[in-house]
Amino acid sequence: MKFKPLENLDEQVAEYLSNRIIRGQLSPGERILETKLARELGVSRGPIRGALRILENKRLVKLVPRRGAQVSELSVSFIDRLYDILIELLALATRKAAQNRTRKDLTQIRRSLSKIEACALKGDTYDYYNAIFEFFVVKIEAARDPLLARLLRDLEPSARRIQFASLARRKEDLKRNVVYFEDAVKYIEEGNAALASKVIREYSQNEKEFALNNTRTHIKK
Amino acid sequence: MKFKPLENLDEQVAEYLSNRIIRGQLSPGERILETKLARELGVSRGPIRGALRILENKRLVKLVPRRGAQVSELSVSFIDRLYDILIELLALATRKAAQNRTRKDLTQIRRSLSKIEACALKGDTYDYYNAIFEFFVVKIEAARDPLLARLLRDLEPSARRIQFASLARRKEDLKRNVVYFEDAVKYIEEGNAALASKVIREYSQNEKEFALNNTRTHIKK
DNA sequence: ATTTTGTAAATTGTCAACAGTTGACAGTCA
DNA sequence: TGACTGTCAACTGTTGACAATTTACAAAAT
Repeated sequence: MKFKPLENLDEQVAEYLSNRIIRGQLSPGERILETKLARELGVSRGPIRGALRILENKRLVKLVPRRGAQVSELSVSFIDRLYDILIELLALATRKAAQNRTRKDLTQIRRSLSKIEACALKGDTYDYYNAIFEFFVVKIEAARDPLLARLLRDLEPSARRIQFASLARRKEDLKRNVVYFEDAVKYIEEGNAALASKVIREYSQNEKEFALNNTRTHIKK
Repeated sequence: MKFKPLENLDEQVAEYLSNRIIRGQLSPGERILETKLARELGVSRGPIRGALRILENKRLVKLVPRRGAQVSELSVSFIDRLYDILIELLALATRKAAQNRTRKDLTQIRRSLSKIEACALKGDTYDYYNAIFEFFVVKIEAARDPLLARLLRDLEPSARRIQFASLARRKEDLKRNVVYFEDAVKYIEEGNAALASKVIREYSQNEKEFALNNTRTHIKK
């Protein structure tokens, strides 16, 4: 058993803020005041500053020297660009997963695929996305590439934020999407890196278009 | 004229440390002690901690809670993985640059190409790499994608570190490499995104192999 | 009206002190 | 020997105070 190093306050505060931003409880552009937040959470400003630096890496806040922190914007162009990058990196991760997966990875991937299928059937959009993220986490683990894993983990909160914002309108087409995952798993099992990454690329491209359409009509810019 | 926000001590310290790590004055695995560094630089530990968080994002240091910071390792597998990612992201940036470049971008790209050619002729390896990085910076600027730009800027120090470590053995084949850049510029001018990104992909793949060969024979692991 | 300037309040930057953890090492016990 | 355990010094974690900067706003000048 491998133990994760204990978190310090920096990371706990980061986790707290991250959740609030993803769920939209803190709106884009809103200022985050160190003093106020420190008072609210009952800690000093040191950990708050550490947390803000962590969130800066995850693109959840924007830090300007001497001017403080604000929740980063979620514009159409940002979504556009984020997905462009995710498409490439997820395709790369899928390729590597197809090449490096062990038998143990495959059972885990199968298991998380079942979870996606179950959520799609139930039409539970929130859990569906959780299952999807879990699927990607397992797959990235199988890719055996810690650098890529970290890059994707840093981008994940932004993706979650976008998807959280469009949850309400995502009821119908879940089952249609599941096919992508079923295909991807099939190709990963076969070790067919080219086809596996192609399928994920198509899936991500679709997600991008959904997110863009949804955002253009419901959110600003 | 757009003014860059004034740096605070966090960023100045990060800059200082970044240079020392890239130049190998701090060796991989070496611990960085907050107290000691603070004394050396004549600042308190606050800014040091800020700087360490910044360098963590750039993968130059590894931070473990309650155990402090150390200069991150530069193993063969890290180099391998870093280039895999750079290949994809630089190709993406090139594609976008070919699509979005303005006339003004083109003159800048031409100018930085000349610099590369001059350095290659003189055989000045150090300046050659600087010119290459400048070339990419200009190109990334032309891609009009701030998120991608930031991702690449965060990975740049690691690339510089690798290249700095192999500078001494990089004398002969500069001229051979210049052809890639000349081709890439040609395609970017023509707006041929597919070919431009293909050329850069090949170049990056070559660089990866050079770095790997060099590292395997001269550095540990 | 519009811009400029002056001032006070709010906010971030930096520091130094203290609290809590970790790692190394010597001493103890089988 | 070799595995535990207590102790201590060296760090990191966290805090609260003070300094420097920015912002908001009102008064003065154009």
